[in-house]
Amino acid sequence: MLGLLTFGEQSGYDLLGLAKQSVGFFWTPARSQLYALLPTLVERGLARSRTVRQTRRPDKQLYRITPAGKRALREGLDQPLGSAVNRNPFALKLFFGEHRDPEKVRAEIEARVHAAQVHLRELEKIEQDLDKQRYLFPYLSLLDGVEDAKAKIRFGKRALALLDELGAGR
Amino acid sequence: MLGLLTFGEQSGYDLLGLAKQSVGFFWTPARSQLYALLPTLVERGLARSRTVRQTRRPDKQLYRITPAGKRALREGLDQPLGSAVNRNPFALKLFFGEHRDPEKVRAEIEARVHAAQVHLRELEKIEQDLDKQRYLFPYLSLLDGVEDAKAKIRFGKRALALLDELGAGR
DNA sequence: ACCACCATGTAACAGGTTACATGATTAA
DNA sequence: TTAATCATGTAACCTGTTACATGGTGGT
Repeated sequence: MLGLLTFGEQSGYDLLGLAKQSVGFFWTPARSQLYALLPTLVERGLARSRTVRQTRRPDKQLYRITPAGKRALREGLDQPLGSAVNRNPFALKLFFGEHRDPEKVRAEIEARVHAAQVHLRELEKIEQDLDKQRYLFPYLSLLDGVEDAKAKIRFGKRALALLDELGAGR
Repeated sequence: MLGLLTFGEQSGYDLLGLAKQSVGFFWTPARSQLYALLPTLVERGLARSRTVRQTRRPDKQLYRITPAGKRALREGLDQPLGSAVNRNPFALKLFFGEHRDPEKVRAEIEARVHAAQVHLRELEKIEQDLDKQRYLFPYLSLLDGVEDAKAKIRFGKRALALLDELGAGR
């Protein structure tokens, strides 16, 4: 959120929209979570807020990052990632595929391939219109998504082929 | 956990070990979480437990899956995955790389490539010794990990090259 | 008429982590 | 003697989701 606030003064609602169309592919806060977070940022001196009275719309709070907020952002980004397990519900379900109707397993893999293909096209569309000089790091995070989607497609095709091969003689 | 219990009667401790060397790459429960879960499985009729008294070791509880447990497992596996956002803390940090020392970003990418290479070798080693007929689905989930690791390596190399190219003229 | 957008919150619950608590056995 | 293994639990806390709660504006 501090990172998104560096794009300028915004309301909680604005931040949700911005999150959706930027970091939304790899992280999105729940509405309730965000509205709970913002006042604590102010309390901690990482952001300031001001109320904007509106007549045709509900009043809103606008938040702006402070110098302390920028320092906190940098410090947060400098924290090492740690080696938490990469949760993968798909792989988990696949692991226990033996206990399921083979057709359902197949369908699940096919659905994942399809979703990855759609996602890949979406990412490539964004890539075309992106200023890669100016938004180098967002561009890089997009490339990570591209490689990830390709991996899912590659895996899916291999898996379906193997199911035909090995699964046939059962 | 019900899935792991299909491998046979086990204690909580056994299950933790089994999880680590099987589904551990994409999911592991915390110890406290598991020990809290097991009695509820019994309460819900999905597992039965018996106490084994030991002299040189602490007494233990052994858990065995019931027919109702097997049904619940199948039903759980048949639940669709839903389209939750693929959380990716690495990509999130990368997105905001602008706010960091470029050297630290580079180092983080390099570390991820290295970790993926180590992981890939580990997976390929497991692959060699695996009976792919018997453990077809575990093998497939391993292949998913393989493609995923390769994607991380591919991305890392592209990203480092791009940082050299575009990052040089700043 | 209906839907999307603007706008902010509270409450209950689920899932997961970390720390606290204990203690014998066995291999290096 | 040091560390890993065997063995189970509780409590506090953090993160995140879902449901509840409200209501005007503007476009098709």
